[in-house]
Amino acid sequence: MSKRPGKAVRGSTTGRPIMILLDVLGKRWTLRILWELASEGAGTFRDIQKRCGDISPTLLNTRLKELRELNLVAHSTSGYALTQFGEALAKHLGPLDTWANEWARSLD
Amino acid sequence: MSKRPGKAVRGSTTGRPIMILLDVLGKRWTLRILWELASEGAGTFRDIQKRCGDISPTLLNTRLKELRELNLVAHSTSGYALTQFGEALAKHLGPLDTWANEWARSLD
DNA sequence: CCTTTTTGCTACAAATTCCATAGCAAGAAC
DNA sequence: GTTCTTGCTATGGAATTTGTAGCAAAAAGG
Repeated sequence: MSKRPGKAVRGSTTGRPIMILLDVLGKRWTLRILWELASEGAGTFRDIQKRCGDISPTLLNTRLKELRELNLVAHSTSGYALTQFGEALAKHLGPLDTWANEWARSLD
Repeated sequence: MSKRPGKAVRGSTTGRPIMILLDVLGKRWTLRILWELASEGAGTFRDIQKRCGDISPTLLNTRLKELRELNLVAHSTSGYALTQFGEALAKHLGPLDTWANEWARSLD
Protein backbone atom coordinates (compact mmCIF):
# COMPACT_ATOMS: atom_id res chain seq x y z
CA MET A 1 0.00 0.00 0.00
CA SER A 2 2.44 2.63 1.16
CA LYS A 3 5.93 3.36 0.00
CA ARG A 4 8.27 0.63 1.05
CA PRO A 5 11.80 -0.35 0.21
CA GLY A 6 11.91 -2.29 -3.00
CA LYS A 7 9.08 -0.35 -4.53
CA ALA A 8 9.46 2.41 -7.04
CA VAL A 9 8.91 6.02 -6.11
CA ARG A 10 8.83 9.27 -7.97
CA GLY A 11 11.94 9.43 -10.13
CA SER A 12 13.49 6.20 -8.95
CA THR A 13 12.69 2.64 -9.78
CA THR A 14 15.44 1.12 -7.68
CA GLY A 15 13.53 1.17 -4.41
CA ARG A 16 16.59 2.38 -2.55
CA PRO A 17 15.59 3.39 0.96
CA ILE A 18 17.06 6.85 0.61
CA MET A 19 14.90 7.49 -2.43
CA ILE A 20 11.81 6.53 -0.51
CA LEU A 21 12.88 8.80 2.29
CA LEU A 22 13.59 11.75 0.01
CA ASP A 23 10.24 11.23 -1.62
CA VAL A 24 8.25 11.29 1.59
CA LEU A 25 10.25 14.10 3.16
CA GLY A 26 9.65 16.03 -0.03
CA LYS A 27 5.92 16.05 0.52
CA ARG A 28 4.49 19.21 1.93
CA TRP A 29 4.40 19.43 5.71
CA THR A 30 6.17 16.15 6.32
CA LEU A 31 9.41 17.74 7.45
CA ARG A 32 7.59 20.34 9.46
CA ILE A 33 5.50 17.76 11.27
CA LEU A 34 8.57 15.73 12.15
CA TRP A 35 10.31 18.89 13.26
CA GLU A 36 7.48 19.87 15.56
CA LEU A 37 7.21 16.43 17.09
CA ALA A 38 10.93 16.42 17.69
CA SER A 39 11.25 19.88 19.15
CA GLU A 40 8.00 20.21 21.07
CA GLY A 41 7.37 16.59 21.86
CA ALA A 42 4.32 14.43 21.38
CA GLY A 43 0.90 15.97 21.06
CA THR A 44 -2.71 15.44 20.09
CA PHE A 45 -3.94 15.81 16.56
CA ARG A 46 -5.19 19.28 17.33
CA ASP A 47 -1.99 20.22 19.12
CA ILE A 48 0.08 19.41 16.10
CA GLN A 49 -2.37 21.20 13.91
CA LYS A 50 -1.86 24.40 15.88
CA ARG A 51 1.91 24.05 16.05
CA CYS A 52 2.00 23.81 12.30
CA GLY A 53 0.15 27.06 11.91
CA ASP A 54 -3.28 25.54 11.46
CA ILE A 55 -2.47 23.08 8.76
CA SER A 56 -5.70 21.68 7.38
CA PRO A 57 -6.89 18.52 9.13
CA THR A 58 -7.30 16.79 5.82
CA LEU A 59 -3.65 16.97 5.00
CA LEU A 60 -2.44 16.49 8.55
CA ASN A 61 -4.35 13.27 8.69
CA THR A 62 -2.93 12.13 5.39
CA ARG A 63 0.61 12.86 6.52
CA LEU A 64 0.25 11.26 9.91
CA LYS A 65 -1.12 8.17 8.24
CA GLU A 66 1.87 8.01 5.91
CA LEU A 67 4.31 8.57 8.72
CA ARG A 68 2.69 5.84 10.78
CA GLU A 69 2.90 3.41 7.90
CA LEU A 70 6.55 4.25 7.54
CA ASN A 71 7.12 3.61 11.19
CA LEU A 72 8.27 7.13 11.93
CA VAL A 73 5.30 8.22 14.00
CA ALA A 74 3.01 6.31 16.35
CA HIS A 75 -0.35 7.08 17.84
CA SER A 76 -1.13 6.13 21.42
CA THR A 77 -3.50 7.35 24.09
CA SER A 78 -1.10 10.18 24.82
CA GLY A 79 -1.32 11.40 21.25
CA TYR A 80 1.05 11.34 18.35
CA ALA A 81 4.75 10.85 18.91
CA LEU A 82 7.91 9.98 17.07
CA THR A 83 8.90 6.34 17.08
CA GLN A 84 12.41 5.17 17.79
CA PHE A 85 13.15 5.55 14.09
CA GLY A 86 11.45 8.90 13.95
CA GLU A 87 13.64 10.12 16.77
CA ALA A 88 16.75 8.86 15.06
CA LEU A 89 15.79 10.64 11.89
CA ALA A 90 15.05 13.83 13.79
CA LYS A 91 18.50 13.70 15.35
CA HIS A 92 19.91 14.10 11.87
CA LEU A 93 17.66 17.06 11.20
CA GLY A 94 18.29 18.91 14.42
CA PRO A 95 21.64 20.41 13.39
CA LEU A 96 19.95 22.03 10.42
CA ASP A 97 18.67 24.72 12.74
CA THR A 98 22.14 26.01 13.47
CA TRP A 99 23.17 25.65 9.87
CA ALA A 100 20.08 27.52 8.70
CA ASN A 101 20.94 30.49 10.89
CA GLU A 102 24.34 30.85 9.32
CA TRP A 103 22.92 30.36 5.88
CA ALA A 104 20.31 33.02 6.53
CA ARG A 105 23.00 35.62 7.12
CA SER A 106 24.31 35.01 3.62
CA LEU A 107 20.96 35.90 2.16
CA ASP A 108 20.51 39.33 3.63
CA MET B 1 10.73 37.96 -4.29
CA SER B 2 11.77 34.56 -3.03
CA LYS B 3 11.61 33.17 0.45
CA ARG B 4 14.01 34.96 2.67
CA PRO B 5 14.63 35.11 6.38
CA GLY B 6 12.25 37.52 7.99
CA LYS B 7 9.46 36.68 5.62
CA ALA B 8 6.55 34.44 6.40
CA VAL B 9 6.29 31.00 4.91
CA ARG B 10 3.72 28.27 4.93
CA GLY B 11 2.68 27.70 8.53
CA SER B 12 5.09 30.14 10.12
CA THR B 13 5.02 33.89 10.32
CA THR B 14 8.20 34.22 12.31
CA GLY B 15 10.56 34.04 9.37
CA ARG B 16 12.90 31.75 11.24
CA PRO B 17 15.53 30.41 8.86
CA ILE B 18 14.76 26.82 9.71
CA MET B 19 11.14 27.34 8.75
CA ILE B 20 12.16 28.73 5.41
CA LEU B 21 14.44 25.76 4.93
CA LEU B 22 11.81 23.21 5.87
CA ASP B 23 9.40 24.90 3.52
CA VAL B 24 11.69 24.79 0.52
CA LEU B 25 12.98 21.29 1.23
CA GLY B 26 9.37 20.22 1.48
CA LYS B 27 8.74 21.10 -2.13
CA ARG B 28 8.72 18.24 -4.52
CA TRP B 29 12.10 17.33 -6.02
CA THR B 30 14.07 19.87 -4.03
CA LEU B 31 15.70 17.29 -1.78
CA ARG B 32 16.27 14.93 -4.65
CA ILE B 33 17.95 17.59 -6.76
CA LEU B 34 20.25 18.53 -3.90
CA TRP B 35 20.98 14.88 -3.29
CA GLU B 36 21.91 14.27 -6.91
CA LEU B 37 24.14 17.30 -7.11
CA ALA B 38 25.86 16.22 -3.92
CA SER B 39 26.37 12.59 -4.80
CA GLU B 40 27.01 12.78 -8.52
CA GLY B 41 28.49 16.23 -8.73
CA ALA B 42 27.68 19.15 -10.96
CA GLY B 43 25.88 18.66 -14.23
CA THR B 44 24.01 20.29 -17.06
CA PHE B 45 20.30 20.95 -16.96
CA ARG B 46 19.67 17.83 -19.00
CA ASP B 47 22.07 15.76 -16.91
CA ILE B 48 20.18 16.55 -13.78
CA GLN B 49 16.94 15.91 -15.52
CA LYS B 50 18.04 12.39 -16.36
CA ARG B 51 19.47 11.70 -12.94
CA CYS B 52 16.14 12.60 -11.43
CA GLY B 53 14.33 10.08 -13.57
CA ASP B 54 13.25 12.51 -16.24
CA ILE B 55 11.71 15.14 -14.05
CA SER B 56 9.81 17.59 -16.22
CA PRO B 57 11.87 20.54 -17.42
CA THR B 58 9.21 22.93 -16.22
CA LEU B 59 9.60 21.95 -12.62
CA LEU B 60 13.33 21.42 -12.76
CA ASN B 61 13.70 24.95 -14.00
CA THR B 62 11.45 26.27 -11.25
CA ARG B 63 13.40 24.43 -8.57
CA LEU B 64 16.81 25.39 -9.87
CA LYS B 65 15.69 29.00 -9.93
CA GLU B 66 14.55 28.80 -6.32
CA LEU B 67 17.72 27.09 -5.23
CA ARG B 68 19.81 29.70 -6.95
CA GLU B 69 17.91 32.50 -5.27
CA LEU B 70 18.48 30.78 -1.98
CA ASN B 71 22.17 30.58 -2.67
CA LEU B 72 22.27 26.80 -2.55
CA VAL B 73 22.93 26.16 -6.22
CA ALA B 74 24.86 28.12 -8.81
CA HIS B 75 24.97 28.01 -12.57
CA SER B 76 28.22 28.43 -14.45
CA THR B 77 29.59 27.39 -17.80
CA SER B 78 30.26 23.94 -16.39
CA GLY B 79 26.62 23.52 -15.49
CA TYR B 80 24.71 23.49 -12.24
CA ALA B 81 26.54 22.90 -8.99
CA LEU B 82 26.07 23.23 -5.27
CA THR B 83 27.35 26.41 -3.73
CA GLN B 84 29.41 26.45 -0.56
CA PHE B 85 26.17 26.58 1.40
CA GLY B 86 24.62 23.89 -0.70
CA GLU B 87 27.56 21.63 0.03
CA ALA B 88 27.30 22.32 3.73
CA LEU B 89 23.63 21.48 3.69
CA ALA B 90 24.29 18.32 1.74
CA LYS B 91 26.81 17.23 4.34
CA HIS B 92 23.99 17.11 6.83
CA LEU B 93 21.88 15.03 4.49
CA GLY B 94 24.55 12.54 3.55
CA PRO B 95 24.26 10.41 6.69
CA LEU B 96 20.60 9.87 5.95
CA ASP B 97 21.60 7.23 3.43
CA THR B 98 23.02 4.96 6.10
CA TRP B 99 20.16 5.69 8.42
CA ALA B 100 17.63 4.94 5.70
CA ASN B 101 19.12 1.52 5.12
CA GLU B 102 18.67 0.55 8.74
CA TRP B 103 15.21 2.03 8.81
CA ALA B 104 14.27 0.07 5.70
CA ARG B 105 14.96 -3.20 7.46
CA SER B 106 12.32 -2.33 10.02
CA LEU B 107 9.72 -1.99 7.33
CA ASP B 108 10.02 -5.40 5.74
C1' DC C 1 31.43 29.15 -42.82
C1' DC C 2 27.76 25.93 -42.57
C1' DT C 3 25.53 22.05 -40.66
C1' DT C 4 24.57 19.14 -36.44
C1' DT C 5 24.21 18.67 -31.62
C1' DT C 6 23.70 20.10 -27.21
C1' DT C 7 21.83 22.98 -23.82
C1' DG C 8 18.52 25.58 -21.35
C1' DC C 9 14.76 26.45 -21.29
C1' DT C 10 9.13 27.98 -22.49
C1' DA C 11 4.06 26.80 -23.69
C1' DC C 12 0.28 24.47 -22.67
C1' DA C 13 -3.27 21.46 -20.91
C1' DA C 14 -4.25 17.71 -17.95
C1' DA C 15 -3.62 15.30 -13.65
C1' DT C 16 -2.73 15.43 -9.03
C1' DT C 17 -2.22 17.52 -4.73
C1' DC C 18 -3.26 20.84 -1.41
C1' DC C 19 -6.15 23.91 1.05
C1' DA C 20 -10.00 26.17 3.91
C1' DT C 21 -14.11 25.54 6.01
C1' DA C 22 -17.82 23.07 8.06
C1' DG C 23 -19.14 19.69 10.89
C1' DC C 24 -19.82 15.13 13.18
C1' DA C 25 -19.27 10.76 16.08
C1' DA C 26 -17.00 8.82 20.10
C1' DG C 27 -14.97 9.22 24.42
C1' DA C 28 -13.64 11.97 28.59
C1' DA C 29 -14.67 15.42 31.98
C1' DC C 30 -17.82 17.72 34.55
C1' DG D 1 -26.55 13.87 30.89
C1' DT D 2 -24.67 18.07 29.19
C1' DT D 3 -20.38 20.14 27.68
C1' DC D 4 -15.61 19.60 25.85
C1' DT D 5 -12.10 17.58 23.63
C1' DT D 6 -10.26 14.68 20.17
C1' DG D 7 -9.78 12.69 15.72
C1' DC D 8 -11.11 12.84 12.08
C1' DT D 9 -14.38 13.05 7.11
C1' DA D 10 -16.83 15.76 3.30
C1' DT D 11 -16.59 19.03 -0.14
C1' DG D 12 -15.34 22.20 -3.57
C1' DG D 13 -12.06 25.32 -5.21
C1' DA D 14 -7.07 26.75 -5.65
C1' DA D 15 -2.45 25.74 -6.38
C1' DT D 16 1.11 22.69 -7.69
C1' DT D 17 2.99 19.17 -10.45
C1' DT D 18 3.39 16.53 -14.65
C1' DG D 19 3.98 15.14 -19.61
C1' DT D 20 4.77 16.40 -24.11
C1' DA D 21 6.21 19.30 -27.74
C1' DG D 22 9.31 22.29 -29.40
C1' DC D 23 12.41 26.36 -30.02
C1' DA D 24 16.38 29.77 -29.81
C1' DA D 25 21.17 30.27 -28.64
C1' DA D 26 25.63 28.48 -28.09
C1' DA D 27 29.03 24.89 -28.96
C1' DA D 28 30.96 21.26 -31.80
C1' DG D 29 32.09 19.16 -36.05
C1' DG D 30 33.37 19.29 -40.72
